[in-house]
Amino acid sequence: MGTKRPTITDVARVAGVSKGAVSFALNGKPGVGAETRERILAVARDLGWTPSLRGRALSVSRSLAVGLVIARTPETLGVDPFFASFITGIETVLSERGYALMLHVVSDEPSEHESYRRLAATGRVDGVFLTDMQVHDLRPQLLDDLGLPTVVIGLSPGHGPWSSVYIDDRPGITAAVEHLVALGHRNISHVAGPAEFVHGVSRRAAWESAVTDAGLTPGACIISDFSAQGGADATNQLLDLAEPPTAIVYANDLMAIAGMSTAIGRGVDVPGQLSIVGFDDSPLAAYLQPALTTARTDVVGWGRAAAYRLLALVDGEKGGEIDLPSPVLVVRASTAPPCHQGAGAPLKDRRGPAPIHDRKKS
Amino acid sequence: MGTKRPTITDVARVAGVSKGAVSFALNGKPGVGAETRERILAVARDLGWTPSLRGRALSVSRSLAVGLVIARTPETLGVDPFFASFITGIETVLSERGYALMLHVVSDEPSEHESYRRLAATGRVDGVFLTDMQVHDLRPQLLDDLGLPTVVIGLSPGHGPWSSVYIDDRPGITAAVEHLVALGHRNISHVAGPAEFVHGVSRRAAWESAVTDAGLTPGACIISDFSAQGGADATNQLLDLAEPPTAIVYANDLMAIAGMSTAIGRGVDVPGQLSIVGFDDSPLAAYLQPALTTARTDVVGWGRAAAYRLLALVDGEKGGEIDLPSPVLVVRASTAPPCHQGAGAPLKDRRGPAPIHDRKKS
DNA sequence: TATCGAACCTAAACCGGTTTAGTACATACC
DNA sequence: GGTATGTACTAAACCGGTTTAGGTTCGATA
Repeated sequence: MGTKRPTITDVARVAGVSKGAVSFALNGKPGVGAETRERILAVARDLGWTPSLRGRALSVSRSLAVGLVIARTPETLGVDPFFASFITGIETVLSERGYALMLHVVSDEPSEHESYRRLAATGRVDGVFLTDMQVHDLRPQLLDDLGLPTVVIGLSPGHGPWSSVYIDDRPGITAAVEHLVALGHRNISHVAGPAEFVHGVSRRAAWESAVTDAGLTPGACIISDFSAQGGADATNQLLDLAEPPTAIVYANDLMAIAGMSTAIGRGVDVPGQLSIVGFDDSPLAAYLQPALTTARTDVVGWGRAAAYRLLALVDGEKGGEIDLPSPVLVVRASTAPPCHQGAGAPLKDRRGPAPIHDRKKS
Repeated sequence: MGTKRPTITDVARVAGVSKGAVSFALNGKPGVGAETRERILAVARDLGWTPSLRGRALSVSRSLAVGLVIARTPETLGVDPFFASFITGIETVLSERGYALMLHVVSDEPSEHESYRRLAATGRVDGVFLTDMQVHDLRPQLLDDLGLPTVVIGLSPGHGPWSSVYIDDRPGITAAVEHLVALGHRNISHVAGPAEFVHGVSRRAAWESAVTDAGLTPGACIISDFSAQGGADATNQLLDLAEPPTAIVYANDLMAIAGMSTAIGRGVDVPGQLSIVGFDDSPLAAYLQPALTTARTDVVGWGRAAAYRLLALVDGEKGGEIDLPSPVLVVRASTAPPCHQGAGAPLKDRRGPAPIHDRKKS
């Protein structure tokens, strides 16, 4: 009821010791006898005392919280399976260390920078995750200037002095292209993410080199925006070409799903006339018609690794590298051998981990 | 580099006043002359001083943060457009009031309760939002006991003494049923959410009474789980019936999308043989083939209203009711008149707000 | 037996703000 | 001219922890 939460002073008074002794007992530090320690802890338990994070945060000069700022509209955020998994992974680590996650969702880039400034200036967080990296991203420098420990998500090592946790998404694309080539496809297009995002350009580059490595000429590539609308538009453009591709690799599932629907809406048979590959393995992918072949990444593990890394950074350690599994191709029903026109004989897959052949459960 | 952030003491020293004066000046309180106030603020600006939230939080006995605990797996979370919009709405309000959002994603119910206990015991947040309400939900009572101000999301007023922000989802379902009836459907099924969730049962009840109100007998209803797998399974069950429905109303878009794909995969023409309606208006809905007819809710506004309400509660005000728009039906291509078998002549829509007839942009 | 060191514990400073009590001075009123 | 009323400001207490400096007590050692 009206009774306030007990404080360390209450515990000290009841246990007949000083505040300091209670603090020592609680944190398992030396300076208090075993018997006294027991007594203190018993009193704390009786009183239902848990140390106030506010008091603790002030005295240790830490917030015991880390931040994640997401600059996205609700539309792009709501259908992207990345953040849900990523945050879940982060949480598993944070919660066992008593840390919490401050989430900021902002609409545009200026407010994102402002958001970081505020987090730093007010000391609300001890560190931040940086996602959706751009090619010439100003944020790592900003956070450096602000003195906020930062873990960059998805920037390949060597791209700067920043601490980063990286999953190379290229093997996913490469496996997709090799799978398509093995099926006999010779005209493979790509619908890319925006050129300003690193995962936009890296996936595009992976597609291009995988196609080239297979001895083929890269088909058309449309630079889009990771959105459903963008995927639909790009697909229309590709199908309007004089020589439309027999397969399209999309940079994410959302564009792939919209693209597949667009193709079907135009009367194109998928996968008969057009094979489609996505990226992300959205929870929806397996339940579409046809079920979507796509590349799956261990995003939960990624989040976990990023959290370990950030907490290490906050504690002043360097934090070792963490090995994360490469994306793996999940083959479903949206890919098949091309039907007519210039399709070569199916080749066998030549390298890389074996793709998963997924059947819907039960 | 090594220079620490300035504190209020630094500002006071440089400005030649006391700490108290700086605090008064900053917070616009009386007790300091206009000229002195200017001088203090100028010094603060020069030094780049922003009050530390840690210090402030301790002295005002507030965290200046609120919490949102989500008990979901990454799979169900990643494709549900609700939380992205909801959090976006919350943020718009919080950020302008200097509050922040602590997000906890947990896996199961026990850890959710534990999560609330920790938030309360450590004083990390000043209040929480409660989502995914269950019919006999123990959490409001728990939070009451913990003394944590709470705003319940989606509990109709009168269902308890709790402060709640409510959008009645029933008009969305009602409009869907009326739309289908007007098209000539007579056998309308429902795929419901779990019976333990209030938005599962309320949508089901809305479907049942809307069908009854139209003078029809409710078709089969399958209680499912809001997941893609669940939607697919339920759809198979409905289509296996001796008299399969000519239209299915799903309790959310995810199940509707999976259900639509399942139907198409079985060779059922949508919307020729089967009309499909979802709920949520996922960003994907407009880009599917056929585009999904679904009910749209102003979730961003909902989040905004919930945040206003919670902050009012934290400040000790009661917080008035906030009017939120009802869900509105967005008619797209997945609904059409039934083709043969016992379909009545199309009726005209009789009441309710006119549904939106949505064309894909550009 | 005097001295040293370790073990145990307390008092007090400290983190960075807010807020209350109190002081100094000017103005207003009778 | 003395008292009442403000205004502008300072000093100090306070929020609830952590941490350092210091003080006892005790056993071990010289």
